[in-house]
Amino acid sequence: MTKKLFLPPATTVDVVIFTIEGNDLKILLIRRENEPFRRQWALPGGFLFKNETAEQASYRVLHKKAGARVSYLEQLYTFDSPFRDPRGHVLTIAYMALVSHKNLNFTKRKELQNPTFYSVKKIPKLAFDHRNILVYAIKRLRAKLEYTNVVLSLLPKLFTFNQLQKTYEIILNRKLDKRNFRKKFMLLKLIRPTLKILKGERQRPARLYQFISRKSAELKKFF
Amino acid sequence: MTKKLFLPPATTVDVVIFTIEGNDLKILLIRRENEPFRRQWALPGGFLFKNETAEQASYRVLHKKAGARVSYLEQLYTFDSPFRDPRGHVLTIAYMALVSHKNLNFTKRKELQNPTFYSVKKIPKLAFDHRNILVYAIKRLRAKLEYTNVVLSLLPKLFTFNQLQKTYEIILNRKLDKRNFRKKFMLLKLIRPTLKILKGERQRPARLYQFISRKSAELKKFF
DNA sequence: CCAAAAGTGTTGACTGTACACCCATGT
DNA sequence: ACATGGGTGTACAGTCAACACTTTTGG
Repeated sequence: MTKKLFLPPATTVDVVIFTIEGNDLKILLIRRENEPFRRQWALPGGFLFKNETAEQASYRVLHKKAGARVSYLEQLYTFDSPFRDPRGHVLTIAYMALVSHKNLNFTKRKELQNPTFYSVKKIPKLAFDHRNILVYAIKRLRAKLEYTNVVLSLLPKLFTFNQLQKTYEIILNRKLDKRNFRKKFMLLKLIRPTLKILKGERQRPARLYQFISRKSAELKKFF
Repeated sequence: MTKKLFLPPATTVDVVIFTIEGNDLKILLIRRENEPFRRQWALPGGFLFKNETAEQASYRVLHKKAGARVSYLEQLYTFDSPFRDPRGHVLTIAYMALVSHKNLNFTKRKELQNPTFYSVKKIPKLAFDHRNILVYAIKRLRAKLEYTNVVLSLLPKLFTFNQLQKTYEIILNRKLDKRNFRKKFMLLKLIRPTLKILKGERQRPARLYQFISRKSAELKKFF
């Protein structure tokens, strides 16, 4: 076995960018232009610049690939198998980002590797070990929903109870009881009703709510 | 700002090695022999060898520094501030390891940087950002206790209910009710009584239990 | 008037917590 | 005999899950 110190693996970041669109949880994928895995779909990512933190690199990737104003970014896990990249030993620090669909300033530009949101239910074959990263990210997101207030990063500032509940249902992939959901969520004291009413839909108007604080919070008990 | 691709940070691993000894949760520290932070206490760690995974490097470090047969190893988080190491940009992938005190083959050898177990209540000043890593590790360990069966890695094969409960109490740093603890733990169906009895102490002999499976398990509800 | 989502309480099951005494052994 | 941890059950409180109907608007 060849052992040699100070020959570090190359370091990249890859970012799983989640958003809710329609009735789906979606992630952003780009189409690779270069080898390896040319023309395959992949998570947006890239090599670390000199003296750049992985978090800074993630923001850079997000901005460049998705034009997204991110409201939440979290490190997930470092994937470091020496065989995950055919070019050699390249480790990646995986992040997940949450973006309210309203905050996306997103143009599907061919010259930018054709960034496209895919429903997590219909993910194409991905380059590298990106499917593993995605699976890990979804698991983390589901877990975080249940004991933190991360959901606020996927919602607009003002939202109806129905939107809130839908977001939970879409991510957890199961129906929740309307009355129990409202009761529990109100007890958490995370959101408050505003005086505003959402009219103009073809049903009874709904009260709009907002988060009391937009700081991240961990809760003892939740769902 | 100087930006340059393909100039990766150096990569290390650092391992928080937990064990229970006496009535304390302890971690292994070594005394640095070289600069930077010469003669300060630090977590055992080291640079990745060529084509070595971080997990392999962690096992190597464990074996060399602690002579420990590790029953549990888990990646925690990657710390990557460019300023955490005065020599330059060195990122570290932090791991935590759990070792049953019985499995330690541990000699406090001066020539091996004087490895010493310290109670987490009395940690000296640590090199680099190792205190942050330790704080993170303790938080993760406490969380994992409550929804997995990791505790098995800190116990001998056969143990009394009292040892089991003590282990929880020491790590969570609070007293638990004896009757409720026994009731809940038995309902989990993780352990079974053996026919063996621990005699020779100066009290009523205690039944010895064992884990039904030593594979890691996640539980819906726990503590 | 019809369709669609908004909004609202009660009950029974279950889970968690608090709490005190006798037992078997070694010294 | 006494000190030490071993071992056991009950009752109350709090939380969770199941469940259906009326309201308000737009079309």
